[in-house]
Amino acid sequence: MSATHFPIAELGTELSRIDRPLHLSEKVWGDLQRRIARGELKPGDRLPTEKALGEAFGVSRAVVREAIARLKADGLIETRQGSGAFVVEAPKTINLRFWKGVGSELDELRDIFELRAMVEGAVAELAAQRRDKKDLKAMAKHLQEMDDAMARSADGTEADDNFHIAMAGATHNSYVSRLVEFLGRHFSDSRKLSWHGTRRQLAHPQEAQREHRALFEAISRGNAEAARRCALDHLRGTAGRFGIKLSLDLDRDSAAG
Amino acid sequence: MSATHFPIAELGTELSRIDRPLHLSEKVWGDLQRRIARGELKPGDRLPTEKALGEAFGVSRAVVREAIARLKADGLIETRQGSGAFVVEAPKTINLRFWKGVGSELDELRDIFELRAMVEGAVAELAAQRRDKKDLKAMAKHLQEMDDAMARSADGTEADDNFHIAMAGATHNSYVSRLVEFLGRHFSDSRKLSWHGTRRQLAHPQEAQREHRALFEAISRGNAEAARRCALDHLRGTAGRFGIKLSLDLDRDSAAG
DNA sequence: GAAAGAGAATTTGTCTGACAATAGGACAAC
DNA sequence: GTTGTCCTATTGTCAGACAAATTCTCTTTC
Repeated sequence: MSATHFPIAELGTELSRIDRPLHLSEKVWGDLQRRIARGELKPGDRLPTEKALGEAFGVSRAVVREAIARLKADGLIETRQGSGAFVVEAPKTINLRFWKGVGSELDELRDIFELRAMVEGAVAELAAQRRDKKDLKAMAKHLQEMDDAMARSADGTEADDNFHIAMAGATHNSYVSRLVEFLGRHFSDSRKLSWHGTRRQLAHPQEAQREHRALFEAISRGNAEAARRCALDHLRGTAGRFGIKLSLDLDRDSAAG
Repeated sequence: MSATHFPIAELGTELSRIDRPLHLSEKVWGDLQRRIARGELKPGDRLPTEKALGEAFGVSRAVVREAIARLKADGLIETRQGSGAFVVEAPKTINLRFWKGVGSELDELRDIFELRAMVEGAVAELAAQRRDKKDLKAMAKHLQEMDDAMARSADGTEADDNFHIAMAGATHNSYVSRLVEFLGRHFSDSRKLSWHGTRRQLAHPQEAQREHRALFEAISRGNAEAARRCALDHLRGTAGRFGIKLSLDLDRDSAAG
């Protein structure tokens, strides 16, 4: 129903997406999805029959079925032949979905950097307190891989990502690991997106590597506060190499002083 | 009216669910999905036409369309009227999926609490630095709702969740907001799960409310360090009320000292 | 020869009507 | 009270048709 209205003035820079009228099945899907989200349709409730929905929306049954297929794929409802369609009681999974390319690329990248800094600052602290030999070994391995890549002037982004994931693993909290992996992947994709698919090496890899080393050593020593500072420095540094200035102020000293 | 309570459980594991034959559209979906996963259909490739797919699989076009609708919902392909269906170049969405009920409930809840503490500690800091009048008003509103709920001995969990979401909104970073909302929802679900679906009030709501107040005031004053401490205290307190002891040590003083 | 435009062919989107397969309730038989 | 059968409602599948959008082709024009 209510589509998001774009300020005309901004259309100049946002020519990418024409506001095409949504297909019927998408409208129906959106309506039902909102009703479920708002609680008008509660878990366990049966949806109206496809025939009834079709008449209510003024569309054919095929359109309704397509919308319902999508709701099924989303895990919001399940259908039973001969019985009906039901809102699922308790979804077995819960998804966090980040849309890419919806806003300005730079704003998006800045926000994601900021979130990463917030999370990975705390991750570094916890990793410093909990790391064991295996964790340090894994981190060292990816550090070495980055060195190798640099020596060959090859692409070290994957090793970079893996280093961050290994650090998260040192928290021994699987949720933390999965979140960091998720954010890293999202960032990688955004990076590719903003460079139009061209595979690029890291900018100033030596600098990044120096930051990684400092972070690794702080975690090694078990110095949580230093690890946190190193992680924040690194994220800020990485952002800077992308031309992004983080207006983030999470340093203990400055915030406390 | 006496429902015949039959202890299904006693029949044990001998009764496994009959595996019904998959519906046609699910088979077609699975086949196409595998082909994409295996790289037989690469990003940018065009799928055969719906007619051709129907003939190849020996099913009607309606079935093919349903399978394709699901692939679209999965974000694997996109269709263009008059042109065809294409494997997406780079998925526009990326999902973080948390499985519920896989491990021990208590471990799971502890990990989720720990993650929330890490994230919301940083969120509180940033919120204290960036909040505007509107943000404070929103937070105050949910605080009031909790008061009202307490006065009526009603369930204040929703207002509680909303307070945390409002705090995240004060960071003015949409990614942060969505993450906090996601974690809160996951926690709410786990809470319901561990109580077997019974709707329960918060334990010791006065205590929680006192912590909320302190957190709110710290953010109000713009005291980032205090806000962080309050957020951590609150999360620790909430965890404690669930019988969970967080072995998390992210307090600045203790870590630095 | 190259660019532009009209028209045909192709492909997805939607509609309609029909039948098959399954589920659930009503009802009679035991 | 239980069991078996029938009837009905509902989803799953099929077939054919037209609408809407895109792509290709051929013609026209410069």
